Parts: sequence; structure tokens; C-alpha cells
Amino acid sequence: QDLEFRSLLANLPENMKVVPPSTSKTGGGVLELQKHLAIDNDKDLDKLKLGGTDKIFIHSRAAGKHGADPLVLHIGSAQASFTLDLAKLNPGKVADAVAEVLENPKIGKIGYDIKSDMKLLKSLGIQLQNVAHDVLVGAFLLNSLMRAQSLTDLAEANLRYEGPAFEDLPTEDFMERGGQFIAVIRELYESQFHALSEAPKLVKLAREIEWPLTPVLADMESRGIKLDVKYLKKFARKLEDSISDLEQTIYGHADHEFNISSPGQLADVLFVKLNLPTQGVKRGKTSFSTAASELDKLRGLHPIIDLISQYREVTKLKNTYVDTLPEMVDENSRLHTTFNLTIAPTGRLSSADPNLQNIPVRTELGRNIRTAFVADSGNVLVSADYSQFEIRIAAALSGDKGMLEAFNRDADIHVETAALIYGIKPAAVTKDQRYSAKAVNFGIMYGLGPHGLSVSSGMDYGASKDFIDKYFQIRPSLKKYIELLRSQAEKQGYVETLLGRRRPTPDVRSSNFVVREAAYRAAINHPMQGTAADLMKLAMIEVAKKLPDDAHILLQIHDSLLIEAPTKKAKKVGKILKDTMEKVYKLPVKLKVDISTGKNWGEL
DNA sequence: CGCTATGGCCAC
DNA sequence: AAACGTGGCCATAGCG
Ligand SMILES: [Mg+2]
Repeated sequence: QDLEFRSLLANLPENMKVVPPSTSKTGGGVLELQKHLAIDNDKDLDKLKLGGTDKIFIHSRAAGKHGADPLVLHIGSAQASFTLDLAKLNPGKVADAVAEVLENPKIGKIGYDIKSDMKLLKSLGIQLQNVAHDVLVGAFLLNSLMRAQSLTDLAEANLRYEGPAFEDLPTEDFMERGGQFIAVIRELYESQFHALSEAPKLVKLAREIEWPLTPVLADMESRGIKLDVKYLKKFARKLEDSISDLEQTIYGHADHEFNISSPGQLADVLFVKLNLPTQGVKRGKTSFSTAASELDKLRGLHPIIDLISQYREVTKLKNTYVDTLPEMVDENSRLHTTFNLTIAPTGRLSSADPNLQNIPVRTELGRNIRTAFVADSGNVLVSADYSQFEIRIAAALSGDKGMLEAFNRDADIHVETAALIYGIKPAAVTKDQRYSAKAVNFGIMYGLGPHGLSVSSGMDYGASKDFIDKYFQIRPSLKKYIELLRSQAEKQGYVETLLGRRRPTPDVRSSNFVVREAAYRAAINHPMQGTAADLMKLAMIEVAKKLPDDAHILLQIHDSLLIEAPTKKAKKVGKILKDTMEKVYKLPVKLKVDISTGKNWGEL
């Protein structure tokens, strides 16, 4: 009915369903629909004609995750579009019909979330070449604060589309509206092409980073990483025993059973039943906080505190990782994450379902989970970590002489910072002094203030203020740089990374102090976190090009890459990684990458 | 039962 | 009221 002759179509044989060019009324806007043909039997595949074009538009749907069990492929040029019923068509014949176009590096591919299309095509044995534009990523580059990201959201916001949603459609409707999908993607592309013409840095960022990164991420997600499920199940039983013991001891101290995982019930036990002091303990909306930072203030007052901390650590590991990850492996015991490109305004990737960017490493107990991530037989895992990545970038962006000099002679930046602040020689810096300096080196990049430092360090407010003042005395360029960012956020309305990735800063003009200051801190952090993210992406593209065919990037964790490679090639791969990553971009600061190799991730 | 808010905590 | 940035996910609790 959108096209006004649905009933006519319904009475035609499938292969006669040719819809002529038309316009589709969609409320305020009008979609320019091209001639469209649905193909659901192999002999009609020869009707698929996309020749004589340098761009094609695609969109697809699969029943399974990561492109498994493909259902539909919409594919179109500026003149005509086609819908392939992949459930009915022979996969080999589909591949024969479309590979010439999809694998042709001279024909640019344009879509919405092309990474998903690429994974579907991979499952058909098709390696899509030449990502020319992704309207999801394009919209995000133009406004990285954009949260409404569905195709319908984009069409409504940019094309004045007011028709029915494109999401949550029965497959039948998804197929029937192929012409509309292609038309919306084409019109969003045209709209973004125009908008980007006024932001040449974003065009370059897209062309040199986001588009070439897309196939790299699709490969990483499709390949997955092997999990030793047996090992984790054994670890689960250990944790279970530990949890039972902790529970019984905690109930003993409380004199009754309660749900330790309920912050409300726990607060009741601590502050009412056991009468522990609430002075200096943070208040939440509902009750006194029982967060780890608050339990620290009560440690030593009662043996139950330490038990609760242990209970939290063990149940966190068991519920979030040990019990969950084995449920998510494929038939080859491999885990497939999804790397999202359009969540973090700084340009970082995020990882979800499962999140493989937050696998524990800090505690001995937690590191057991990393041990369960293993190389396939005959292979090893190779990790490559940028050392002090964001702080080095802070030095480069601010041009701070002291920091640049320290990094360029490979000094320990936290020791150097402590020595300057305390006015002593680096060799005389104590562990505590280094620890304080480290907290500030990191904190400054997040817009840390005296209050925050006092809360996290235990120093009083005055001492914290002195410490930060001294810090800026020894890093004057960094202070100036932060002031510049605050001013840019306010006067220009956005801040940007070295490569021009923008973050709009509307909230620095908020009348609410909390909202306004939070916006300034995000603005300060953006160029450092974002430049690191940009350079890591660039490194991934280069690494993927240079690795031998039997070595593969599996994961990216912001400043590190995890690679799976044949044991025999581990050394060679390590060299490629270190060399490529350290030289990724010409900066006034040296970049340093540490390489490590092992059979599992816990060894690295 | 699914959705949302809250408190909490894992990573960089 | 909060005071340190970027994420994702867990259990609990309340609601319709
Ligand atoms: Mg590191």
C-alpha cells in the first residue's frame, strides 16, 4: 500500500514483480524509488543487471548472528534495485551472480551498517570489496553525540521521512520494501555527501580510517576467539565452593540469611543490624552506599567487610564471565563479539554481546578468565600493547617539552612527574610518590579536580589542590592546552582529534553547573582519547594489510591488539606488529609497543 | 514476563 | 548534587 499497488503485485507471479520507478509518499519527504525486481528463483538471477555503475547500494538480513543463515539481500544501482530471496535461492548461484559486482574493487559499496552486510556475504563465500560509504558511520561522524541511530531515525531526521519504520519487520515486509531500503540509503548517502563536503577532515577520516577499517572488523568478528570451555567449567566449580563458604560466614556475622547481592539488604545489615558508622559514607538515592570505595572506609571495623568484598569479586567473575561466556561459543568453541563504531563519541570502538574489551586482568583470580582464551592448535596468541598511549598523545598534542623529553628517552613518566613535583631526584621517588603522580597523570586527562583527587587519593582537599597546582607548574604546556580546549568547546561549539574527529560540546553552555562541568571534562578528554582511538584504527588497517594470510587480528582493546598466528610465525608477526604500530603516524613523541606471545591470553 | 532504574564493577 | 573520561553487563527491585 506504500507503493499504492500492493494488491496488484500480490496477484502476479513472483518473477513478474517488477516495480517501475515511482515516488513513495512518506509524509513530509518523498522517496525517489527506482525500478525494482524481486528474485526468488535461480533462473531469474540472470535478470540481475547492475552494470555500468561505479557505486552500488546494499542492505541485508540474516536469521542468525554474524550473518549466519542469510535471508535477504537488497542490491541496487542509481537506476534499478533488486531483492534476492536468499532462503530460496541457491547460495552458489547467488554468489556467481553478485560476486562480480560485490568483489569488484572498482565499484564502491554504500550501505547502512555495512559490516553486518559483509559478514552475511562472507557466510556465502563472498568477500565484499571497496566500502565507499556507510550512512550509519557517516551520520555518526557528522554528529558523534547522535543516539538515535536506526535507519528510520536517520531517514526521519535527514529526509523528513514519516512512513512506517524499517526495523522489526517480518521478513516478508523486509523483502517487499527492498526498493525503499535502497532509496533511503541512497538519499542518506547523497545528503551526507553534501554535508561532508564542508568538513574535508571528516571526509579524509572516513576515507582513510572508517571505510578501510570496516572489513578488518568484519573479519575479526567472523573469526572469533577460541575459549577453553572445560577450563572455565572447572574454574566455575572452584568459585562456587568459595561463594558458599563466604555466604555462610557472612550470614553468621549478620546472624541471619539475607541477599548479599542486594545493596539495600546489605546496607541494612551493615548500618542497622551491625550498627557500623555511616559517617563519611556516600548516600545513594535509596540508602547508604555499599560500593567498594565505601566498604574501604569500614575495613578493619568488622570482619564482615572483607568477606563482602571477596564475595563481590567472586560473584562478579562467576556471573559476568565464567558462567556466561561458555554459553556464547559457536560449534568450534569460538566467541564472536560485535565491535561497534558508532557508540563512543571519541571514536573508540565498543565491544558487546559479549564484551571482550573488559575481560579481567587486574586480580590474580580474575586473570584465570584470560587463561581460558586460547590459541587454536598450531597457533599462538600474540599481543601488542601501546605503552602509555594516551599520555604520550597528551604530550604530543600539548607539545609539553618535559613530557616529550621524558618519553623520547624512554623514562618512566610517573617517576619523572613525581620527581619534579616533590623536587627530588628520580632515583629517590618512592612507590607512594610514583602512585600519586600516576593517578594525576591519568586524572588530568579526564579533567580531574582537587575534589576528585582528594576522594581517590586520601589526601585532604588543600593538599590535593597544591598537588594539582604543582603539576601544572611542571607541565605548563599541558595546562595551556587544557585551557585551549575549554575555550574551543565554548567558542567553537566542538573539539576535535588530531585527525579531525569532532565532538560537539553543546552542554558547556548549560546553566546547570554539574552538566556544564561534565561537558568540559568530556571536551578535555576527547582529543586525547580520540586521537589514540584514531591512531589505533589506522594501525589496525596497516597491520591487517601486512600480516601473513594465516595470521589474524582477533581483538582490539583500545591500546592493544590480540593476534592469532601460526607458532612458527610468532616472531615475524611480533616484528610486524611492533614496527607497524610504532610508526603508525608521525608525532613529536615516540610511540612504544610491547609484544608478548603465548598459548593463552593469561600468559601474556 | 518484559521493561526500566538503580547500584555496582569489569576493562582502557 | 556533584566534584575523573570512554564503554558493557550483572543482580535486584519495582512496575504494568
Ligand atoms: Mg598499555
